[in-house]
Amino acid sequence: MSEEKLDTQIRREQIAQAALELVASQGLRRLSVAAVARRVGLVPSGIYRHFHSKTEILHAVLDLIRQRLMDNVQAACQEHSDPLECLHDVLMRHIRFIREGRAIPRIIFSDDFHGGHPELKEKVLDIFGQYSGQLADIVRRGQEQGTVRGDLDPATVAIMVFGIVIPAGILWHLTEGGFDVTRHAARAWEMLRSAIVPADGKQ
Amino acid sequence: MSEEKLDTQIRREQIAQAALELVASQGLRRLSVAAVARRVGLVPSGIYRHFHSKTEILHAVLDLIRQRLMDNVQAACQEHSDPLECLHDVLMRHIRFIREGRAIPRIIFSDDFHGGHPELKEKVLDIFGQYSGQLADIVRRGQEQGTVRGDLDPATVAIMVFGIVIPAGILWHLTEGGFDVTRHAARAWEMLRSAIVPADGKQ
DNA sequence: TGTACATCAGTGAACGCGCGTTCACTGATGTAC
DNA sequence: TGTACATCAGTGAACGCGCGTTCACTGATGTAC
Repeated sequence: MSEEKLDTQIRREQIAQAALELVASQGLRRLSVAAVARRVGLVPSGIYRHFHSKTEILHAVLDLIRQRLMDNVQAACQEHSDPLECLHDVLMRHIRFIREGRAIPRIIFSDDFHGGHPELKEKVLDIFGQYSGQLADIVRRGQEQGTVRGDLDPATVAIMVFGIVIPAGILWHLTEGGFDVTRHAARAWEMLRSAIVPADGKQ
Repeated sequence: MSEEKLDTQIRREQIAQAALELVASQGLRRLSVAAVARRVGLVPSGIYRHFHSKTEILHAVLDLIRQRLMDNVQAACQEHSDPLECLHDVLMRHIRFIREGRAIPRIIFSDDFHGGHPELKEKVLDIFGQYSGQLADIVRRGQEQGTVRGDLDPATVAIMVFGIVIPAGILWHLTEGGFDVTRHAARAWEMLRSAIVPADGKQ
């Protein structure tokens, strides 16, 4: 009994994972139920044993992305107690994501989500808010410790970190890997860092 | 004779403009030939008197966007001789674009372009490069005049300006106008500005 | 241990819809004489 | 100035394709007795 249920559970994970990979490599536009099915060794209609609709699969994909982003932040902050270093590590981890596949930027900023079912758009906004909220918390911690200028708006700083990551992802994608995201991130981070540390702090 | 040709010319402009507006208000995903036709008062097949394919329309839309962006830069630099102020003005003009309709960020970063015909993707990259090239030129001018730190990479600074504009556009879109793009741009610009002016310059 | 039955993941054919595109035809506009 | 003809924007019906989704059926797996 539990075995069968487990089976469906496994399938759901397989399918969501396969969908994520497909989006990463080929974009949301080309994500078809048939393609996902092929990837997990099923026939298209077989998918519907485990998901009610394509939209439900997309929800699962967003859940995967959310999970990954949250894991990233957590791992970065466990490794670095200093808020600035933690922020930097989150940035670098995100850059690594981009280099692995462009799934995250592609999904979050694709019309297919925004234009489709409003619940998906809401979920994307939710993830965006959660992620930037975490970054803002890190900034706030830095402000408490005096390593970040107290007069800055933490949310703005958080969004500026996105401002490094997002264009980098787009350019990486447009140039098909030709754009050096890592170098850009390093340079941009140096600039952002110099803007947010206290003027008198020399670090 | 010239009248007829003019007629087609006019139609082409009408159609491209209509397509741009549709993308702005509803996203690329929902841009259909039928919708464009309806907007200019034609029947779908009528479109094909003036464009060979939907892809050709998309090319025309990209041309429109390129034109607008270039006009923006030119106008900003004509009004402000100081490079920093010029950069700031370009930023604000772009923000105004976002507020008018989200066409530009939506198109440039949508899968529909990236995933579709490779020539479109190339064109998007081209526009991106042209635009950021212009911004980098402004930065370089600032460096020559001493109002921008000479050790910074102009291209990185240019992309950081996109880093203000792009996430702002996305959030504006996700929140359906709820996100205060203007305020974000002002705050982010202040931070970016403090990062790129010489440490000894007090301005 | 073996047989009968229920459950449920997987299959394959088919449907319906949206949409880009084609094509023969119409009718208005402009030109040639 | 008027008539005949050519041009070409616009029309409407139809086609073909991709794709999400449905549904009756199969066959393997696990459980009850």
